[in-house]
Amino acid sequence: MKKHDTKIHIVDSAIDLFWRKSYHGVSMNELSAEAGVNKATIYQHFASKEELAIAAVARAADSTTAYIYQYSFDHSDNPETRLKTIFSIVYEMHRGIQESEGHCRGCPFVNLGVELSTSNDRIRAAVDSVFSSFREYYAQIAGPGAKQSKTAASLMAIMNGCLVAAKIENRPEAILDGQKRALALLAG
Amino acid sequence: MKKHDTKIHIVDSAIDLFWRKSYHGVSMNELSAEAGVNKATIYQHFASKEELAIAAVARAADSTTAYIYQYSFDHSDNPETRLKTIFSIVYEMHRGIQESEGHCRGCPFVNLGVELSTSNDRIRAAVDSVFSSFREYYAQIAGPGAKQSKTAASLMAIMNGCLVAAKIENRPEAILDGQKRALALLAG
Amino acid sequence: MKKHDTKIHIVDSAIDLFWRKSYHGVSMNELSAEAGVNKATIYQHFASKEELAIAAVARAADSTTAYIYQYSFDHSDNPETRLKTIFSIVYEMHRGIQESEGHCRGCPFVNLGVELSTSNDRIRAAVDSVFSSFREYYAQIAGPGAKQSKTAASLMAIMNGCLVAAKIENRPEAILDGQKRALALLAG
Amino acid sequence: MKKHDTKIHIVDSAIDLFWRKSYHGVSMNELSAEAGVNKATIYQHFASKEELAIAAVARAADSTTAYIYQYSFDHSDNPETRLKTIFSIVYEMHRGIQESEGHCRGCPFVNLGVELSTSNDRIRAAVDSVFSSFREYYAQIAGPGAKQSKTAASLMAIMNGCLVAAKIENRPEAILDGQKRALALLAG
DNA sequence: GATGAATGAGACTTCATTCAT
DNA sequence: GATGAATGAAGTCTCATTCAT
Repeated sequence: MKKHDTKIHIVDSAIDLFWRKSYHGVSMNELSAEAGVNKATIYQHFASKEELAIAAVARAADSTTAYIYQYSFDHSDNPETRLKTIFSIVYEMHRGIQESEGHCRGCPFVNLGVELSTSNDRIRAAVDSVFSSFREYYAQIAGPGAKQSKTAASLMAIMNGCLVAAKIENRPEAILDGQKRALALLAG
Repeated sequence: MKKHDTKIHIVDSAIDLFWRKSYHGVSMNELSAEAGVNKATIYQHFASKEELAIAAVARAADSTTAYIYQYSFDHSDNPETRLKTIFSIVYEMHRGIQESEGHCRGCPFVNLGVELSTSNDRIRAAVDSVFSSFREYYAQIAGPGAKQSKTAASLMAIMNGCLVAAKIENRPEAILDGQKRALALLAG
Repeated sequence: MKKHDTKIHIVDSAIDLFWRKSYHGVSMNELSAEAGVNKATIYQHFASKEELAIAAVARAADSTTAYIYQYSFDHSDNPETRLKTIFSIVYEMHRGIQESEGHCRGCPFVNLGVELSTSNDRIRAAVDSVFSSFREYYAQIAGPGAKQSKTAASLMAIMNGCLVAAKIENRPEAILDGQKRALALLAG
Repeated sequence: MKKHDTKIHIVDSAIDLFWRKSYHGVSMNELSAEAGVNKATIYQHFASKEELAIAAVARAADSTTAYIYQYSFDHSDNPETRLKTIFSIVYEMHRGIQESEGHCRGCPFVNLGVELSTSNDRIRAAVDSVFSSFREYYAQIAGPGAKQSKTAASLMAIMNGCLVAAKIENRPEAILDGQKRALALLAG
């Protein structure tokens, strides 16, 4: 395996495991096994579990941006379509996961943020900053106007709220409910 | 300490600690120290940490019902006032906590649900059922009609969404934003 | 095993192992195996390896005082005899150890002090204070007079110096050389 | 950096670190960082940490011989002056170190010997042999006569004893006490 | 009902060392 | 000769849980 690949591979494994099992629910042992590298190798690339989590948040944000937000923006100029697409992708992903794993994973950023915000401010800030970047997409969807930023925040709250519901109710359809709410909000 | 008191005291300590530091973030050691009882005493009342968490969820639901939902219903018959009161109480509580602890704790039920739903179905179900009971209050606020249950679900999603935001942004005012959104939704 | 015994037994094992193999040369695993208790049991009695070492220093000081210094004082009133006895006991002990283990362990206090003084000030201070208490015996041997404290310090330096030599040369007889030097110094 | 320089530079770093922090208190990581070379480079020059320590002992012995013993012999023919100079240099060095680092490092050879003699006979022997070579200087100072070798051993025991005291008491002046003792022994 | 003491398993992290380039 | 990357073993310490009193 090439140099750079190892580090990325570790982060990718971390993204997956943290998403599936929470931060404290995953051990460095499990992490190294999943990544197929020695535990010490992880520590050669990341100073601590915390640091790995922060890297995971950053990389997952890039993926999410590319495959969900930017993707939906690239496929349409219409705000409603864009919004609809975003929720649809999230829903399809969750439906698939729920079918294969029996659980809804929820939002990887909300999961980490909710678990750790009171005890680890660096991770809290990392997640917070990710949401800031996502919010810009919602702002564009909301379009210019006095209520732009409020609408953007509302749309994101709807997304986070329905992902929490989907996870706790173990019901991916909660995301479709959120989609309707979001579209209704946008419609005005 | 009276017999029954000990058990309740343990649960109360658990509610507080789990809320402050998450499930995996609290050890049985810390739990027993906070409760001021021996660790073995906890195991005399609860078969496991999981069982204690489930009891904590149940008791916290009772408190929340009494001090937030039922309280707001007892103080007014007006749906808008009731909704407003609910968010106000939650906000005030978070403002105080944020001031004294430096963090927003978020919603105790969402916290546990999001942390554990994929790995512990009993706790997931317990949290799920708590939200079901809360939803009835929102349904009453929504009033009868075709959209009653959808509106109730929306109001609860708004509450959960804004509590997640408050925690991750460490900004209690996110709850006031949620309040406005909820009132707007209700207004129609 | 009775309550109190466990803690003492752990300390006794620690004294022996630290003396034989140095502080960093002994792991908590080895320590627990030697004591015949679980690793976690050690941590129920001592907050850390450092704390255990400090307890070991204190208890070893008590033993040394009783079996060497106080013993020699109880057996004679004559300063020279007392001094001679102290070195003789130390020598016999080292001769026996060297015979059975192939090495001279040296002084348990010097060993820890020399290994750790630059990196752990609490252990340094603990060892320092032990030597202060030993110095009082040498002061009594030196007898009153202007040079009492200097003589006491010299006698102790001789003891420590010859124990270092015995260890590094792996030659218990270096202690007998020290004995001669000490007696000569006392004689005038 | 020239070929030969690298190896010497590594040893010099090792001398400094082992002296400051003991053998087990220094990792190969720290060693390579201090030397400014890759860890693998160290292993290209030395088969193991042990081997590096042995090289460090040898090179430190050369330095000590040159800058302390030979220096004092080059500066005077008088035994007392020579002895006085040796202790003075050691004292000044320790005073400076204690001032800048807050600790007394003690004797680099005693440190390693005391830490490792029971567990590593090669290092013990290396240190032992260094002391043998130092003893010849003390023998020359003691001058010819029946007691020459005994006096030499005594002078060295005084040096080692007072360096141990200086380290454990964190008091460089203990070396001046040793100086007085040594001069008195020589005089009398 | 309550406790001090004990424990097997596992947590995160670092060790000295080696490999491929 | 030098290095970045990788590793098995071991480090200190904590986990949830149980036992004897």
